[in-house]
Amino acid sequence: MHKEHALTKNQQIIFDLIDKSPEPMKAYSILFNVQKKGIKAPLQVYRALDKLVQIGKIHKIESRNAFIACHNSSCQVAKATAFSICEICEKVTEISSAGLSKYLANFKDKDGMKYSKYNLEFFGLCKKCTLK
Amino acid sequence: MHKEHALTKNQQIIFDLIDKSPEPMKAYSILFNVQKKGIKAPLQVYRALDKLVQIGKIHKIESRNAFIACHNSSCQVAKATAFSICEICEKVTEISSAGLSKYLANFKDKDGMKYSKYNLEFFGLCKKCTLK
DNA sequence: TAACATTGTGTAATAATATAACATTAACAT
DNA sequence: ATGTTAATGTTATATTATTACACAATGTTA
Ligand SMILES: [Zn+2]
Ligand SMILES: [Zn+2]
Ligand SMILES: [Zn+2]
Ligand SMILES: [Zn+2]
Repeated sequence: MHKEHALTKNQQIIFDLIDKSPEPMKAYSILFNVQKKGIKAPLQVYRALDKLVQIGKIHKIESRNAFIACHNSSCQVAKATAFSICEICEKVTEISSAGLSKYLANFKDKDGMKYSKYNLEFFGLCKKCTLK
Repeated sequence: MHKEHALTKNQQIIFDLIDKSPEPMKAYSILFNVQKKGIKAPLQVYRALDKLVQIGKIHKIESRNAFIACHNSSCQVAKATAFSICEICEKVTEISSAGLSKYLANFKDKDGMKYSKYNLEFFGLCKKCTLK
């Protein structure tokens, strides 16, 4: 049997933490939360994060230096991500839109270049904050 | 007469440096380069950068923590940016495509939310690196 | 199995990126 | 001139991320 991506102990601990979190987590907040499980150093966290990003289990929200679990199985193949970020409450939601991903995957720049990999961050107000 | 956005001395020094640079510049590299002009502390650089980003004269490449001058006058109004980034040589190009900006500005998520502000980073190989 | 290569781990030190706090000054509008 | 806002200068500190090195676990191939 071919295990797709069996996570190591550290990777699993850190993935579980991020996956349970309702909001993106920062590396040092992750570190603080897993110290009781024996992960003591920043590098141990960053190594697990790198791997998890690489295999598509989590994404990095670049503008926030934070990490969120992927809930969109298609991302695990294409490294093409899109998020909406609320500028007031910082709520982050992964956007899963076939139309959008199709448009961006097929987008050609001036030189005719296509890009299968991209990261898109939309900023605005979430529903809750719009009503306030 | 109403000056739109007259830059202050520090802002001008830092903008000129970034504008002349063929590649995105990082904050501490900027700091190093302007020390001879009397800008001695990180905060002086970050304050100018914040302002320049805010008024649309430069953009931050979030995935690289670097800053690039805007060469697309329309960005100065809408905080809506798109870049292509070469994964080998790190060349960054601002994409100016009416079609793309229209598509993204009109994009609605599941909840019908629109986002006038966004940042898009495409990753791939530039022309040069494709040929190698 | 044995040998090798690849990947992950643990630990310490350090680099790179960014902000807080405070006092002061310049620019601008009543 | 007075009050207000924005910018500055300076010091210290917080936050984010990597380098370097020794070692262990895992997987592949002979
Ligand atoms: Zn995803
Ligand atoms: Zn919100
Ligand atoms: Zn621009
Ligand atoms: Zn290139």
